[in-house]
Amino acid sequence: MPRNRSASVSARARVRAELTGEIKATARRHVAEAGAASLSLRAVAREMGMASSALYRYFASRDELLTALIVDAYDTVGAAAEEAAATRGGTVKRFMAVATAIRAWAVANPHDYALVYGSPVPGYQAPQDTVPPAARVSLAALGIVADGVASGEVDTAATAPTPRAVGADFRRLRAAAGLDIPDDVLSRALLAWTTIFGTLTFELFGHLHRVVENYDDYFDHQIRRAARHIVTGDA
Amino acid sequence: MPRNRSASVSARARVRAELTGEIKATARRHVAEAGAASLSLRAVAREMGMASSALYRYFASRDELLTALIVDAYDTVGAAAEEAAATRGGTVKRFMAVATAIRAWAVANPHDYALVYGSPVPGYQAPQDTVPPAARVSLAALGIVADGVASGEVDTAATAPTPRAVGADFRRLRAAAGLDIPDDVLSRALLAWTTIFGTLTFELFGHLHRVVENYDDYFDHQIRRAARHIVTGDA
DNA sequence: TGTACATCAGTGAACGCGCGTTCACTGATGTAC
DNA sequence: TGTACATCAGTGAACGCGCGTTCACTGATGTAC
Repeated sequence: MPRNRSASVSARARVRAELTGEIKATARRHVAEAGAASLSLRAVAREMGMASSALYRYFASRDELLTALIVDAYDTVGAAAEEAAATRGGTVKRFMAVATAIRAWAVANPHDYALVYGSPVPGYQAPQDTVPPAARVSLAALGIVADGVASGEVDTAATAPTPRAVGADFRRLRAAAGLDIPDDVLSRALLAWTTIFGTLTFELFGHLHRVVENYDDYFDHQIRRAARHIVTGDA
Repeated sequence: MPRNRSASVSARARVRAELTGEIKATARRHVAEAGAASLSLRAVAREMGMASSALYRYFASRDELLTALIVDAYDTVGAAAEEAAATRGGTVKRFMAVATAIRAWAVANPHDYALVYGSPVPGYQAPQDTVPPAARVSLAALGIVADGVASGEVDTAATAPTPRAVGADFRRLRAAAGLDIPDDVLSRALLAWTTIFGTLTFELFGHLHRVVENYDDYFDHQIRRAARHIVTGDA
């Protein structure tokens, strides 16, 4: 009875998936309250009304649970960025859509932001599983720039010579990403890209406290400048 | 015997200052190894061969010790930035000197960098004592830009209209810092400023792993572009 | 359809360890006269 | 200079609490025939 068999297998599997999700959700709340460094399996189990040892049926260790949270965070922001990148329009408009989507995610989930873009968790080594989810969000943004280059919208006349060592890094990046973006444009793209996270880090970690009040407008103004700069290059 | 009195007072005081420094140094090493969240008074005391209760003669609580570490970190990077700002030369040269000094400090003391520019320590509220030390490094950089404006080197013809809300924030910042920098220049200065920390955060927290290899040249190239942009403005 | 067996989820006790903070105390150093 | 007293640094035990992980186990669910 293959129908029966698969039905019952998936019944068990469904319960398993649900509980796995519930564990992650609880752990995520705990990280939000106490930080990743003090995520505790016992506290998660306690809140769920289970024995702490039961969690080991779902995650082999505390670090594995942490990895799952990190992968989820990267995937969430990556999906949001990819969706925003599908916006129709010019390079600046699309880049701003991605930047805005990233910020919306970060502001709504500041602890997920801190988890993946804040200080590394001491003693935790991110496994290779986190690399592809982490790359999604960057690739969405760089893809927009590559489109702008292909359409001719982006000015590709280099204005600053690229140092040899930087050029080597850029070549490797182009190859890894499979994107055709000339050195000087890539430099500008990375500048704008970095500014998104620099600005968000300053906002969310309190470094603009008592300096900026209207974060929405500040972010938009600053990133738009950087995005325009990708397209036009220097004077 | 005022001479005697002050001599003996300062003998005790000297020992006290020395031990205070030793406690901070030990704590700093622990933060480097295990992260700020798990800084433990007991572990510090253990390493120093003291009873853990003895530390309470020097710091009223774990958080007060953490604050001392944060203030020290800000003061160290602030002093380095101020010294670099004293470099003679044009705006770009001086700005790069400050940026390079900040990076040198960060690379040499990555855990201090994470402590002050990474994720906030959960449950820890930075007291007001940290504000002036934190401001030093920013003021050093903005002072250079103000000098460039005063000397006429920096192009002050605004190219992008500043949104009303952003203008209000900029006015407040000008007043607080006591610096005369027009809106559009301030926007560019903050962009460059933010890029320094965005780039450092990416470097130190591993987000450029397998992308950039020569971090020195990458940092210089990217920040130099942003610094030049402060001076020239947009096309 | 019914039964024997295998798999799986969850338990609770245990191991060995950590923490911040308080408190009454001892002994040394510094102060006032 | 000498002595009585006050201040200060440091101790060690205690309070009440936390943690990750392992292990032998029970009982329920799923599988093969």
